[in-house]
Amino acid sequence: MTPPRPAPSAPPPAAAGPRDFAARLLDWQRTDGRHDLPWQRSADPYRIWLSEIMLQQTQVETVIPYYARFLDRFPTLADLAAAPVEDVMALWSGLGYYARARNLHRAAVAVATQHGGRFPPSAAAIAELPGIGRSTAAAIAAFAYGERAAILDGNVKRVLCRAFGIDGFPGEKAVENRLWALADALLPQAEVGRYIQAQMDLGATVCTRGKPACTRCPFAADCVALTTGRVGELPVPRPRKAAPRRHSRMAVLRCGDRVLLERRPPAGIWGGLLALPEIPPDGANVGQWTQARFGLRATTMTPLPPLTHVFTHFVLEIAPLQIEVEAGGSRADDDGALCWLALSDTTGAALPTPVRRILDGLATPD
DNA sequence: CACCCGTGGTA
DNA sequence: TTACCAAGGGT
Repeated sequence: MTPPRPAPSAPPPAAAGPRDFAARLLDWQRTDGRHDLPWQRSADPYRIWLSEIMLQQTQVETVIPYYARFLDRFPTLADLAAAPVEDVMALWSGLGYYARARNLHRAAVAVATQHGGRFPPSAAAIAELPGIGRSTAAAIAAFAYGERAAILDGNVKRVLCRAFGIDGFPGEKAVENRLWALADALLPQAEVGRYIQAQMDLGATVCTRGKPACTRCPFAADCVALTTGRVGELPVPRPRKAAPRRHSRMAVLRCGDRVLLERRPPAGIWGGLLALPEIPPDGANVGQWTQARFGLRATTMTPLPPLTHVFTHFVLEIAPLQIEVEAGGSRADDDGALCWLALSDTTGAALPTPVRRILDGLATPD
């Protein structure tokens, strides 16, 4: 009944990125994927489940010995459910994220008592168990039952962000939703288990975080990140927390055209450089501090323009205070760490950048 | 959404 | 040395 509609003038806005993604990935997996991992030999949902939990945030090489020991002690889900949780924890010891082990045991008990010992038959039902989220549930269902469900773990996020040029931090909700939708849309009609394994294999062995082996990648020709030179930028890393801010009052002790500098301790910030003495934060009376610390008598004090200096791990807000001192005052040089520097002689001195900037601003213009 | 969990590897 | 991350999920 529908009249022949004129073909749309433009094809659907096909997302940039590889075509036939799943088919090409499956082809690659056949020859270059991993086929001998210990948990790949079984279709037992229990063994698959255990491997997925152990592999959460944990690398394959780390998991392998734990996996073997665990199955040696608990060959079946019933064995696990019947064991005291302390025994489970003992076998998990050293693997980290111990809530995984507690949830594993809780889930085993739940399956044994509430599901008649039968592992839940679908991803949706599996996801109800403690310690199993959407991605892990999909992986178990795909491997064990061939259910057509997408996963979205670190490997898949990295591969999709690069291949399809997805911008934004993947931990952000909007980006994550987009990735789930993309993962769903790319899912093949069959061989979903092998496809999911292929995704993880590619992410773990080729499309790695540090130095991806793009020359061995089946999508090298049309990977958005590779063809636009953005492999190092995608996926976008977690935004860094704002650097903590610190405050420092610095004394510009001035006698004529000379300024008193203090050599910093060899370790730490500005180690070994000449810097302005720092006025103690709680120092109520700067004049007294000047007298006590340096044996100098202050005449006038003038706040200088503040400046901000950015370090890799914090931001230092500097409030310089110019303190004119009387000449000839004897000063106690504790350990030879103090010296006078002429403002006209700062060029070759070992000064931190903000100190140099302060002193440059002092140089008499006439 | 932010944060926590643990250990091992990497730049 | 430090930051960041790895087959995530719970709170």
